[in-house]
Amino acid sequence: MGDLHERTRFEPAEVEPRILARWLQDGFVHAEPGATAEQHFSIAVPPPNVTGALHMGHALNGTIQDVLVRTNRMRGRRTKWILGTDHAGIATQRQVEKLLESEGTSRTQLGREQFAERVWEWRAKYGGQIIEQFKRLGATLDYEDERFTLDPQYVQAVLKVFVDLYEQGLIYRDNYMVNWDPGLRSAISDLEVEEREGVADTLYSIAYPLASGDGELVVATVRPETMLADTAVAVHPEDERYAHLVGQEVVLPLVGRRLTIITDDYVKTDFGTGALKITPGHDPNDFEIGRRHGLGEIGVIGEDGLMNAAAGERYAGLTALDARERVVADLEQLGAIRGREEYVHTVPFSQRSGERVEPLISLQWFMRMDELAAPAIDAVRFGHVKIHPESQSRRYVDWLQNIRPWCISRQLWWGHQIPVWYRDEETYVGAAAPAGDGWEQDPDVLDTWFSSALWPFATLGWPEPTPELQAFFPTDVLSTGRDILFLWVARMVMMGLRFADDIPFEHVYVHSIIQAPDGRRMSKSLGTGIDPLALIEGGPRPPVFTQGGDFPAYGADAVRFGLLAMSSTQDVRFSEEKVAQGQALANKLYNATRFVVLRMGEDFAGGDGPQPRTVEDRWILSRLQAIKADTQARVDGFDFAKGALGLYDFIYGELCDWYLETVKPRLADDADPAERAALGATLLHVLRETLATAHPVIPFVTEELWDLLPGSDGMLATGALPLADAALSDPAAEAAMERAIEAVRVLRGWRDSVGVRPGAVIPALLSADGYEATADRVGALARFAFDGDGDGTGAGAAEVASVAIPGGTVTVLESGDVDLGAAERRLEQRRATLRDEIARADRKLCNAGFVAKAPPAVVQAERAKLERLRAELEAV
RNA sequence: GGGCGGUUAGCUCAGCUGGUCAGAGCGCCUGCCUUACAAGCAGGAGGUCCGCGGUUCGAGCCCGCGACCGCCCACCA
Repeated sequence: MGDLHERTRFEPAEVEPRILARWLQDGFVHAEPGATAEQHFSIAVPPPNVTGALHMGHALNGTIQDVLVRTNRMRGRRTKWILGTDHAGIATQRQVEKLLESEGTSRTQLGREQFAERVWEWRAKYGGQIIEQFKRLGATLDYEDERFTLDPQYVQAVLKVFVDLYEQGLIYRDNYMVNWDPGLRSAISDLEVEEREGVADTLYSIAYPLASGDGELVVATVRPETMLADTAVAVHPEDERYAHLVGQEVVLPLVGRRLTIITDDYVKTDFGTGALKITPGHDPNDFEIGRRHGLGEIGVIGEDGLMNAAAGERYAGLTALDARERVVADLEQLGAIRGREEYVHTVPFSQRSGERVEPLISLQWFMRMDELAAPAIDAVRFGHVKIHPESQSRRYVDWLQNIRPWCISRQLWWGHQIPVWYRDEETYVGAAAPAGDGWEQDPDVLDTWFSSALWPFATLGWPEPTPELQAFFPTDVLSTGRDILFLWVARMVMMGLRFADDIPFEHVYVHSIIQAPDGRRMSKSLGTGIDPLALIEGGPRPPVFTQGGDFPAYGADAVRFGLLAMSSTQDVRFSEEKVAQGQALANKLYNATRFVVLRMGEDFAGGDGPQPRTVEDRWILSRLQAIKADTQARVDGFDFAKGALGLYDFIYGELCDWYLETVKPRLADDADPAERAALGATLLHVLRETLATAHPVIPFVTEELWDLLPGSDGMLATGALPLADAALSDPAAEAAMERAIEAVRVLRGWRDSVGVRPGAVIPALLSADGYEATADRVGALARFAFDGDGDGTGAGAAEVASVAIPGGTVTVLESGDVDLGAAERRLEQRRATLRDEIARADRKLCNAGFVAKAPPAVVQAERAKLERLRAELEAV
């Protein structure tokens, strides 16, 4: 660090890669199992998709987890942050399909095996990107032990769970109504369906003639094409309008099929005509009704989204939408359309492909969830798993209480192929293929979330009782965004309790979603995404920013600090200012350290701890205890924004603005060497502990500066987290310094308001209590000479103004630097505000209700305030 | 249709169990190259705490109604 003199700014681009290399080389990111459970701390990272690149959510979540991990590592615990990626069935398959398309080939041309090979190749080539990006953030994941949800051992865990659940009767195959994604040509789960509101459709009223020829029944529908699959018409059992028709039949127009008129409570009498066409094959509600009444189930829309043969020659092969037009036209011909109206409603879309979900009946694998949900509800109810913030646990419980079977099969090729084999009428379920010829494995794969649900224990070697599993499971914290509370978190709890015999984690922290600066969702396709790497290393600002140009290379510390500072328990907008604040903090810390190191020079050898000599020494040591305790409490309480901002306030406001400024004269070259050494010892102590306390939040700059301080051996990352020492708390010193600081502020404000030349030292007299130990500091910082002899113009000059400070007044003496007129105007302003405040306090105390009913302490405080104000008014 | 959260300085946000709580950062204005940091330092201006009622001696803070924004859940065709 020979260039400490020249380098006036902290350069993250130069420092961070160097520090990162040291961390990784040391290998502390990997922890071995220890003897007792309490020694361990573990977090399983939400496995990013192998296709993924680091986005803002990863960056925030990565920072949060790293703060927790670093904090606990520095507490001496064996800390493992489980690393790995998710095969992400659909997302990955589509990426590779796109690649194949560009090569002029396709998945089906290659065939299943070759396709899988191509995906593995792809993964080897691109799958590591996000992990490198996590490193750049400073995230101390266990890079030496990386997992993948398709590792052979992981696959075995998945298959075992499937087979066990099958044998326990919780997994079954059924022909059931599913959410069909025509774009993906696969079933998806309820959680992958997004109900889009405000979709404009037309509600058609269609007349179904009675088979008796004696009139007609009019039904309403937004999907006329599905009438081709109608198998009944339903009315409410108590609807008197139709009571006489129940049991009779109508003739389905265009088709000619006879449909019985049935009754079901589901039908609303006040909607439409009160008569509901029943299409069990293409509507989830009708499906339920159909099953209740034993109705036929006809499918007219195929898995390709096109009308099939059952729809009849005239419609087969059309898209559902085209079929709708033709059906309506044909009905019009028949004169069966009784009305149409604009109708705005909600419509299900696939979150995966963005296409409209087509409900249809399909043979799929399902998992019964109620039996798994009950213990998972209890785990949260009884506090074994604690969800932060609390409001999220209500969502969790509500969802689990209303849970429905989970469709776990996907018509994809990339994933865990379902371990079920068929031969004629035989079915075999097992982790390995059955003996004998002619068996054919089920072609489907499992929903990606099925394997993700095993993440916290399958990554540790389960079902084998490995030392890692013993040591690091259950994990301590699971940090995630709100969007996957059901998809992932709830399922991990269910699977952990069922298979690993324990909760998978003790705390769930649900962090903010960071929105774009304009409040929209961050998304690449909307152009609202902000790349964390662009913030760290500099890169173009996306169009959401009003300001153009590139981001400066803020550095990882700044991004970490900024993300924590803007985080909250609710959604927040991205704030570049907070990142800049983090950069400023890193720079400030660098310069403070640089200043001390350079000023102390050769004499900066340190010592065996602080050697407080003065009130400001005792004050900063006392404040240091407070910030240590506060920061750790914030981290443990998942209040990261307050933790980060608290560090900022301490370092900026207390350490730099006041302590270092106050102590400057004591660092002079001609100061008493012993005193100077004592100050050095105190400074070193304060700096070391400040760096250590801030390290989990801003690890790079603190690690770098740690190395700059004398006597630091070893890395800060593996050092000890300093604890608050009650013996160094000093309320008296804090009170004295608070008073001094306030006095300096008042005096500086006074100077400015009366236009005193900045450099001038103002002769004055101090008559106030509580400045015994701080008077000369106040004088130096505010540039007042309390001996009445400012610039040597001589004591005993006339009094020209008085300034109220806490505990008394400062009487300003005449000198060439004070403009008497300005001083008088200032004084008059002050008197006016004092009179206002006195009047207000007076009014309050004259209020009989206040004096009688407010707590005595409050009344007393108000009286004291009034007295203080009166005294000040008199004094000035 | 139900539920949850939000609305505080120009911007982004803090404000615990009602009583110096009207705050911070950024921006803005003024003045300073004061022997670390000009990406700095010092000082300053700026708010009917969404609206209307209510409870209370006293309300951003509690209650009711309303407005607007966001999110989650939901089987009215």
